[in-house]
Amino acid sequence: MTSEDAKPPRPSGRPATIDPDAVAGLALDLFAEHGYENTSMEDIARAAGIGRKSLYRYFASKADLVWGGTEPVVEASTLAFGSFHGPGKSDGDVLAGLRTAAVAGVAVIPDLSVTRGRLRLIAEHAELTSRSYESLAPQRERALAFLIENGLSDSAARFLSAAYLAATFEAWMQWAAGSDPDPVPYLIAALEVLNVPPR
Amino acid sequence: MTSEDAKPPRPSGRPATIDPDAVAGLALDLFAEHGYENTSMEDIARAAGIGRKSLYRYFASKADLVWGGTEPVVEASTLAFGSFHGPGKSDGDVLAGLRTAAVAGVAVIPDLSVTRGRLRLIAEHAELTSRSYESLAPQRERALAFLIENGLSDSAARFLSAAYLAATFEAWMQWAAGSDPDPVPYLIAALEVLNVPPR
DNA sequence: CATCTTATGACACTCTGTGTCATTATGTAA
DNA sequence: TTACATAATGACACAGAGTGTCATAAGATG
Repeated sequence: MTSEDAKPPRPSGRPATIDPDAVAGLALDLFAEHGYENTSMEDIARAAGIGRKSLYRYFASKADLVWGGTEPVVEASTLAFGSFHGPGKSDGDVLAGLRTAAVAGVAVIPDLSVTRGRLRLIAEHAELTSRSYESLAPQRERALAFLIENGLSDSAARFLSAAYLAATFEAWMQWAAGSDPDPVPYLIAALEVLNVPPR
Repeated sequence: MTSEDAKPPRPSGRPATIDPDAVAGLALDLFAEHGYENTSMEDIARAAGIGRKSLYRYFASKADLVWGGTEPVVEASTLAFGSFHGPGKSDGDVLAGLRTAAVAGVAVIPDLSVTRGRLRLIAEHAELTSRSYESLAPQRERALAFLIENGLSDSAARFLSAAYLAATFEAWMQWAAGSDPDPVPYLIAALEVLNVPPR
């Protein structure tokens, strides 16, 4: 039931000719060359040889062109929570679960240097940084469910999942700001500021 | 050197006739009555009897009409860090400092029910919720400085201040969603998910 | 009163994001 | 092959956010 490359629901109709990944990559190039706010959606559409409206069909907003590529990471991280389901877990396991989920996202990134560029762009623009709250919402909800399944109260689970997302996002930002190849140590260190409250 | 009510830099010139607080209050009423996105800046300006451009002079964005009122809270919270300056503090004191700062903001709120309405409006609109990152930025920076002053590494201080802001914001959101008069217990509980890493 | 300073608003503009609708291209059934 | 259904595309129009420019209004000061 997970999202695959297969497309069974395809009875007929005109096939798509636009490659979203290519368009997003092109947009990132334009952002890098002319700056984020100096590049309009019309500029991107023209460069991609498509209409502005078509561009909006694949990317709901300009920010989505930057944040969209992080979806698989969030998804992989979300799936990793599955390994920690079930009853009878101690406190240490909860933190380990969060750690596993945070690290799992790293594995599915094909090119870390692209991600670094993306995150640096995000760091430079408050408009994009703010989007983290929305873009990470699925992951926050998944973490919330995981914590509740492991015995935390609804209230404590919300506090902890909020802190968890903020800390891991900060870890990614710190990694992106530097030149270390591996983001994992940053994620591990970030989780040290978390505490699982007694139940 | 802190911001006061005094306005020494006032040589001459036409005095202002617009009361920002009144305009913001009016805007909140309109948002409550017709909905946030159904109320345009032009609507607000017309209702306030001023020009749209004048409205933008007092509020840089539509979101500022909602978030602007939280500035004194952030400021008071920021000032509270002052009591914890100086060397020779143990780990427990660091968390106590964060707790004091978080609670200090509550005291300066004249009408908690207004704040609750504001936060509920924020919770309902992702566009407004996202703004928390920007609106809380001064507080985050102040917390960061406090943590560094108290011996944390730059890296750990960034992780902890990020988690601190996220947890306290979540505390305010949870308080706003319910009907408890006092937000302090929520703030205290939220800080229990934090851990000061060893130095 | 003359003048300086600042607030205000009228106007025009760019850009984001959305809705509508005709057109195009493809797969499938007759 | 010929309809026909289905879906993609883009042309067009539109509301609204946010910005820049500039003329004007209204006090304060000399």
